[in-house]
Amino acid sequence: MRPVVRTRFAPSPTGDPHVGNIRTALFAWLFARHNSGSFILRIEDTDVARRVEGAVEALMGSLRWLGLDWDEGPDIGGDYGPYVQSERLGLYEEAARRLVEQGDAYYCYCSPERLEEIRAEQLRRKQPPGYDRQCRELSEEERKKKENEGITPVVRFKVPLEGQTRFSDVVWGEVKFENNTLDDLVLLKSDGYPTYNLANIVDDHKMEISHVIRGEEFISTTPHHVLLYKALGYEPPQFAHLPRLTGTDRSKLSKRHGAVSIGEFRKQGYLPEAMVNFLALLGWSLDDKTELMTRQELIASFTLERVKKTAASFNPEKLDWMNGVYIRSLAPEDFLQRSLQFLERDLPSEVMPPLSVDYIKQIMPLVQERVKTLADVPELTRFFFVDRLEYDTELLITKGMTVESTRHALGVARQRLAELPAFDAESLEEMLRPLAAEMELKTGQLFGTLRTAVTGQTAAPPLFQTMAVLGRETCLERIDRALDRL
RNA sequence: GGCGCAUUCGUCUAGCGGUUAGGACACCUCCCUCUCAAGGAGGAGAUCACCGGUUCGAAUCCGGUAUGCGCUACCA
Repeated sequence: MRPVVRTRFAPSPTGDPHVGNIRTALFAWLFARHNSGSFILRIEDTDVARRVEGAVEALMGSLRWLGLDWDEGPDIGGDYGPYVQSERLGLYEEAARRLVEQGDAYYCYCSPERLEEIRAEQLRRKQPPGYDRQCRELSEEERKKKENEGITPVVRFKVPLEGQTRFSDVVWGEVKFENNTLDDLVLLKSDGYPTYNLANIVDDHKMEISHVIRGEEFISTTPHHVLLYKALGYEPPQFAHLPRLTGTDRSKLSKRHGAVSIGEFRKQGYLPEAMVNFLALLGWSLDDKTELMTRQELIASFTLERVKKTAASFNPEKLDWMNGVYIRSLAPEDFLQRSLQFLERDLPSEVMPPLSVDYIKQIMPLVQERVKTLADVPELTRFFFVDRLEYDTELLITKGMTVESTRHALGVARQRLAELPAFDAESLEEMLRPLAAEMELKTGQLFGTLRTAVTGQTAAPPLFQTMAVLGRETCLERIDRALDRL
């Protein structure tokens, strides 16, 4: 029987979740789902100073938006709760105390100032920075003395001075570290909170996490973790470190690369299913050609073995393309529903909500295949809603035309449009095409002029459909205004 | 400074001893066409960072060099 797979996403609530973290969550989720295991959400709020109000909600909101559901977590509980570290402080204290009693950890009374000094000195002398282990072998008297001075100590891990620590990483293979390069890490801070290094071990053990899937930046602290598991008598989980995310310039993904938090992508009109698909391909691939995959396909094919070590770089252009693919594949009603909030948000304030859904329903099919993001929708459909069009009059005069010929063409067209029995796309086309021929104009010339008059733009959805949706009254009125301009 | 990792078309990538080095985005051309898209068909674009070695045979294995990046907190 296959061992039970339990993965976790353990973010610290420090703000709007970064795509890199969400990518990690996605991989952990995919792995759990692929193996019919459990996906656990745990909040690592042990850094009191960096805690941000509302961050947990933002986190859960983002995960929900992407459809990454969790089986156990702070909001729904589970058999291994609580799922918030600040509610588990006793557990860490107990572990720290045990380690001290066993001789695997010790109290350290060094001030942050002293630590800063020795670090600066080490750096100056081009030596590896790290704690100098001054408190490692303190006698009972010395300890008492420090206690009496009123210093609250931290608990440090007593790392073995020699030997090697090795572990097997699903992505990185066999990893080996010399113990003498390892620092005596702080386990319990002076405020009584554990550091990540202690808390994640205690919790991953107690929550029976089978696979620790996290970012590459943790690989250098993993030997400490392995040592801690051993010292505490725990069986270490499987480790899988994910390649880091970079911009296309190979540097750390940051603001200057564009959106970095998942909330921003949402605001910019990216679809959750496109984000999931795109994020899944950051450091993982199925084969040499498959790129478009549904959530189910991703779950079915995701394995850690196909995660690569090379940093994955975030290519926004490709995301745009993929998002466009997903938008085009949406059912028309779905596209409309999703676009609504963007229309309400971005349409000029003079366009008063509530918007007429009936009207929008006619417009949406005209732009669905023309947008890359939902945020493009208001932009492309603006002319359907506003009263007054603003454009450069020159645009009315198409190639090979003059002011006179344009006036004439618009004038005749206006009259025919006014008389047209039915104002639908088909009738419009049947009337306008011959009209162009009749006036000895190329279709592009006549239609171009009409397009500008009616939309204020040279690039717009197909003319006849656009006019049909706008309606006869609006079209005639806009043509009149165009004539006024000439 | 130490430790670790990486280096394949402009970009993202597949590749895990024998391939005409495959795909995608972007780009270009043509088709479709009332504009813009979308779609279709093509095209250009990679001496696989460099230098050695192993091998009948290396993008693939080994060593070195260079470059880039990550970690090196009482942050996670």
